[in-house]
Amino acid sequence: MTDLISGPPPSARPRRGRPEDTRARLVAAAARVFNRDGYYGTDSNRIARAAGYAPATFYKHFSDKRAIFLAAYEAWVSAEWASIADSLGQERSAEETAADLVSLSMRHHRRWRGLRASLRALVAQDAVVRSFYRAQRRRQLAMLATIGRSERGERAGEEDAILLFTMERVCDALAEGEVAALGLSVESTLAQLREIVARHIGGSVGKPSV
Amino acid sequence: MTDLISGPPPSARPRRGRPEDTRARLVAAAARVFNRDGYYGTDSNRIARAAGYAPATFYKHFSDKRAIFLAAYEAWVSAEWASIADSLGQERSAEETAADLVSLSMRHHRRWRGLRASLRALVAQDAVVRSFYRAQRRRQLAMLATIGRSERGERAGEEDAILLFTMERVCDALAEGEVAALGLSVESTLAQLREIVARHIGGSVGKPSV
Amino acid sequence: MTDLISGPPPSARPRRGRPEDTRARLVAAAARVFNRDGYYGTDSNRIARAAGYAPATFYKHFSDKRAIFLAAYEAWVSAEWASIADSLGQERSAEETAADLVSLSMRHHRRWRGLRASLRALVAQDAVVRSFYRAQRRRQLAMLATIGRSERGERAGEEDAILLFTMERVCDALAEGEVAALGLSVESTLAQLREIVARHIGGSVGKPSV
Amino acid sequence: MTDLISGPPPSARPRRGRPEDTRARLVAAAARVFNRDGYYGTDSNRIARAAGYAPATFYKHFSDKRAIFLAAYEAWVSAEWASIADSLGQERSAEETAADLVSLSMRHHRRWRGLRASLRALVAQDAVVRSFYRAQRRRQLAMLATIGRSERGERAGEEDAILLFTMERVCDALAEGEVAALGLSVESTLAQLREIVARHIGGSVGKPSV
DNA sequence: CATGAATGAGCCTTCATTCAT
DNA sequence: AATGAATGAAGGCTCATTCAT
Repeated sequence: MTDLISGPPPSARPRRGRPEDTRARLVAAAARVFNRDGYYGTDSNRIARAAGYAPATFYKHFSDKRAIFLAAYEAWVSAEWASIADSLGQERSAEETAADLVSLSMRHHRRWRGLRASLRALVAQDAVVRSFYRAQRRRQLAMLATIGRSERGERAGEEDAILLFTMERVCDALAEGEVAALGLSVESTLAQLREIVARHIGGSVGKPSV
Repeated sequence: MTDLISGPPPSARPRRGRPEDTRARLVAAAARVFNRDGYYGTDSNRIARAAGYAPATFYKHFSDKRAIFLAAYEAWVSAEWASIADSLGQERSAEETAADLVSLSMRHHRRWRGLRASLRALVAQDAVVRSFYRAQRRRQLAMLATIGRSERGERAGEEDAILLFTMERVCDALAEGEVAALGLSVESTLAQLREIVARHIGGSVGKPSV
Repeated sequence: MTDLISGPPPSARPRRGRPEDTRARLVAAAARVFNRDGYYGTDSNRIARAAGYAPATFYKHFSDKRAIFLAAYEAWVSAEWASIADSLGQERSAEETAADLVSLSMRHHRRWRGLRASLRALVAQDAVVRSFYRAQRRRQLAMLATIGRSERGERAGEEDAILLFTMERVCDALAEGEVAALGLSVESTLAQLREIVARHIGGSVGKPSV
Repeated sequence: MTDLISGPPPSARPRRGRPEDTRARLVAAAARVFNRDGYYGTDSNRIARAAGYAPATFYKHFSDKRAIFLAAYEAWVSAEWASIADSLGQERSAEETAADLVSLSMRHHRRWRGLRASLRALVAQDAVVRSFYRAQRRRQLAMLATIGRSERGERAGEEDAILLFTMERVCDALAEGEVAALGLSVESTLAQLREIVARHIGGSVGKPSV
């Protein structure tokens, strides 16, 4: 799934390819176009053309624009998780882990900031997108619970969630250029974010994790 | 401006009123409708009708849908700031101030969650909305700099911004029901948010806040 | 209503007319176009253009193609009834009445044969059209019950219905050229139809009607 | 042909069968689908799939949707005629023959009412369908001329045609539920129809039939 | 013979916007 | 100032039909 969305654009398609390939090409094109023009800034015809197909081909694979949006979102989340899980698999200090998490997060937020913005708006307006989104969030939170501190207090879930929200929003602000536009230092903001994450997963400050 | 947007709906309008009144009525209706149906879920005709006017009247007062959206956004931000400034004017402990800030913020986020979601998407996609939004953010940050700690370190701006982002995102999650949907305690999350804010405005690290 | 559908095409419309006029023009155009090209042979855009309007104007007056079809059908039935009621108002022999009924019926069938054909197909396929159609039929049958013989037997309703169906189908066949295509005499067929109708409304053959 | 359309659905087709079988399976499926969903309510892909084939197979056997419609119509008419010819072969009274004709006719109209409705609309709109239809009608009329009375007057052709139209339309009304919807008795209507037919084929009124 | 992925053309519908009153 | 009928342009989606396998 990872390569479908972040990999290089599939080369000249055959006149008649395998359905999975066509679907993957459509999802990749949709992710690209949604990310650039926003959900309401494109239409299914344009997505199909961007993938190298005629309008009708779109509807052989997706019931409507929302369906392909969710497919693109899922591909993107899967890609992010895969790289995060990969990173967390190694034995390292809390500081190193934190730096890695922030770095990975930033990469994804930079790459998919347009898609993220559309997602947030759709989550607020569309019940189907909302429930899809929340299912992903629950999984994300469950994953976060497995890393870091051994002793997890009563409020650990809420703490994790707040950390997740903080990372998400700050990465958004950095990725969208909001921090820079406010006249603030991107590097310093990143440093603080790393500290917050390290403190969270490492238990008390300064104490080496693991 | 505050009352126009949060106050009671203006009573039966005169057949031919003052331009400012018409404009205010349109903005109030737009805020209501955008908040409920989203930016892309309404059209200018509906906004005009919701305000009690004919479609063409809309264009006598606003160049397009985006313009009235920005006006609605401004009215909403102004209302929030007014109440925050009001609250901060009093001499109180960091804890009390924090509790108040969180409470005020939650009220606004609950009330305007639909508008907020549309705003975020537009900021990402539309350069004009983006620059308008950033101007507001700068003012917000400037205001935050005036409260709390006397000694402000080198990284104070970045710290303030991170706090702002955290509050914003967590309040969104609470207002949109995301926290509850994750199976987490709303009250506990709010409590932690208050602590974070209190710690921030309460002075330098290490000084006991409680 | 009569003139709306059979009258001369309304002259050059004003840039901004009264809604009833616009609606009437659309219905008249729809009747014309449906009659010529069939229900599935046209679209709402074409109807609007035929009436001298842009596509969007259509939807200000009708929810969809079916709605304007029913409006056209109603106008047509109303016109037919009006002329029939008119004709039946006079004191005449059964033969004269029959001749008049057949003549009026033929005029309408000739004029609206395309519309009629579409109607029959829609009645079979579409529940809404069907119930609309049946309501019209009930009224037609009720009207037929008021004319002719004073003594109406037990099976009078069924007899009336069969007469109605016969007239309808034979007039269709004549109007569509089916009779001529079969190598049969139109005049002779009409004569027989008149006899059947006269016999029906006059009681026994030869007996002078009321 | 008869069994292909009214018989049981052909069993699991071979991967590569004889052209006639494929054609027959397609026609049978088309008759079924047109009858249920109407001519404009289906598409050639659906017909092919309903017969167990891929879309392209359809076009190997029929030039277009109209061609298969005509084939289905022909199969249906052939089936009806075969059973009618069968029935007329026996020596019986006019009453018995009439009862049988009405009963056979009703069976076919009940079974194929959807197909009939589509046919009527197409006849009105499409010249090719029209001429095909008229050829069938001529043969039907010729057949009718062979039964019943020995002395056929000058107007016999027109009388036959009117009878045919009456039967057709009344059977339609009964089959489509129109008679019942008008609050009339189906049985009484059928009885009258039988009388009309008997009187027609029995010679002059009052004279005992053969 | 049969396939089924792919398609261009076009229908139905909506929306931001205008203009004569 | 306010109107509201009217609109061009475009989006979402479907269908009869084809072509490389």
